[in-house]
Amino acid sequence: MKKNLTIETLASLCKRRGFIFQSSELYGGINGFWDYGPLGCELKNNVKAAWWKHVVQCREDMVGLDATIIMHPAIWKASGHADGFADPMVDCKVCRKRFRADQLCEEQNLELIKTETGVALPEGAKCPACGSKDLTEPRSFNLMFKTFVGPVEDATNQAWLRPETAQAIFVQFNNILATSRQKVPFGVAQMGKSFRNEINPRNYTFRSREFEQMEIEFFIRPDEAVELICGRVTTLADNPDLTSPPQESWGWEVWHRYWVEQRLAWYRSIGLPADSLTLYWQVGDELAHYARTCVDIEYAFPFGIQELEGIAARGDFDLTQHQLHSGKPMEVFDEALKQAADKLEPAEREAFADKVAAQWVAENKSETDARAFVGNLFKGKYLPHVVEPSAGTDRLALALLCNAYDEETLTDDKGKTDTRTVMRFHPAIAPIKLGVFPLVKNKPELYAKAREIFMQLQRRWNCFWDESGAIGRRYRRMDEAGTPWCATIDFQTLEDGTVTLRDRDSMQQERLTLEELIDKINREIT
RNA sequence: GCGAGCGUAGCUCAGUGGUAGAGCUCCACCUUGCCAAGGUGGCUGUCGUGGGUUCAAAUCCCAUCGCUCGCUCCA
Repeated sequence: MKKNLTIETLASLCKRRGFIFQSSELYGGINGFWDYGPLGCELKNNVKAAWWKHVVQCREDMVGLDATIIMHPAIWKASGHADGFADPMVDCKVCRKRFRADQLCEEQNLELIKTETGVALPEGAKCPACGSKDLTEPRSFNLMFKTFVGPVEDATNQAWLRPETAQAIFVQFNNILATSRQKVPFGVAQMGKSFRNEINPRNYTFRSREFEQMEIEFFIRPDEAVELICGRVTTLADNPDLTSPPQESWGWEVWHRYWVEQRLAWYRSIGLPADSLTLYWQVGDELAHYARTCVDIEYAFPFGIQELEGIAARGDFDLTQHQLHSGKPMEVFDEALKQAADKLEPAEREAFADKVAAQWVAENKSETDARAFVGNLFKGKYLPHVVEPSAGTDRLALALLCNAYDEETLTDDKGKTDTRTVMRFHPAIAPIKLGVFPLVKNKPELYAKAREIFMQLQRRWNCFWDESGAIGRRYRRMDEAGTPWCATIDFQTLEDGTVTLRDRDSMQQERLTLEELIDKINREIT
């Protein structure tokens, strides 16, 4: 196992074998955009299909959505992206370092000046690195791509390409609830392209300007509703079994941790070893103001340990924002909650309301809001809270490529050594499942039999036909493509129908009938 | 966007002012009874792009695009 892989080595193989090309390369390329070649698009499609199957099709409590990339611009006002996604930056003209204007002011106890066009630095602001006061004016970098809907390019027609897929799930929440026959707790999954005009795309495909996401919004009851229904709220302190089916008494903390475990289990199932993944719990300032907690699942890339997926508990922030901005109610009616509340005596209700109010006040929230919230709960109504597992598809594809890459030194009978490059993909995501070769190509019956078998197997999985060069060379070519098995048709095939199946990782061979081969591969790729 | 480095064949790279090269890959045919590099033949570049200096530019200068690193960012 050779694991001092550089990203350059990987990029070279990716181009040579057709996994990833630079976008628009013919015209000199375009920064931050990448294309997936013949092998790469198979890999990525397999990853997406595996994710969809795992989070939507194999679950009763998840449904899907495929929303548009361009949506009503008001959505990005409500979500905070239109304002919050633009970080004003200043550069120090002396030491050439760059800072976020808001952070710089905060550190120096200064107030950032709001102007008509943006922000300005107050008197006395200086460079945190060298102390110079020779700073540029703050310049805004809005990370959203701007476009225009319709023929006229004016402000009223301006729209944005979505910077994340998730907002559409909130925006369509009422429609999904009305049509999917789901009840809270349940989730909505979506995958698709997102766009961010990154200041500086880096690290191969890792930070791209056009990228693909696989996102889930999993809607849960507020803990107070759980308490009314179940009489208690299961927290992490109760040490719940997270591998069991979800329980009605789970509070948000448990749901959040459950999804972390679900996601880790899935990464393992497609071949990322547990020890290549780390969990990073965001703390303090790193947490967005609306997030209760957020865990990053990180992978050890050649250029450093970097995030694959963030799993945030976002409370009811997003639905609240959209309810506020759209003026449309986004609350759900929960029959079980209504029934539980109806059973309470007036004194019990009052005690519950007092308890919640006290909690909210302790968290610096308004008592009036708390009492309104509880009043709604007693009617069976609330805004669902949400756990958001949000993964980067291209980042995952890159991690899988890095993880698969291996170089092996082999020594032949004569003591000569050579290096075998092999992409050890999990069979479930391997771009090609099976190479099919005639042992030799100048024997017509053998060739015809091999073609017949290839045509038959190709209907089942993505297969690759190769008749050129020595058999060993053909095996090695498939190793670089990450094909887990190769079937070779030889003279014995003509007699008894068996083929040689060669295993990519062990290089071992076994003779199998076609039925045995089909069973084996079907077993391994699911 | 700012600073630094880099850009020659599909890949890895040599070539520092005078007719563009090597290895591997790839393709065709032969050979090949199971782990690459045996034979014969073949394709591939306006040296990232555009402009300038020069009798002459891959080579020197300017601009631009792309890549890498740092600032920054985080799906």
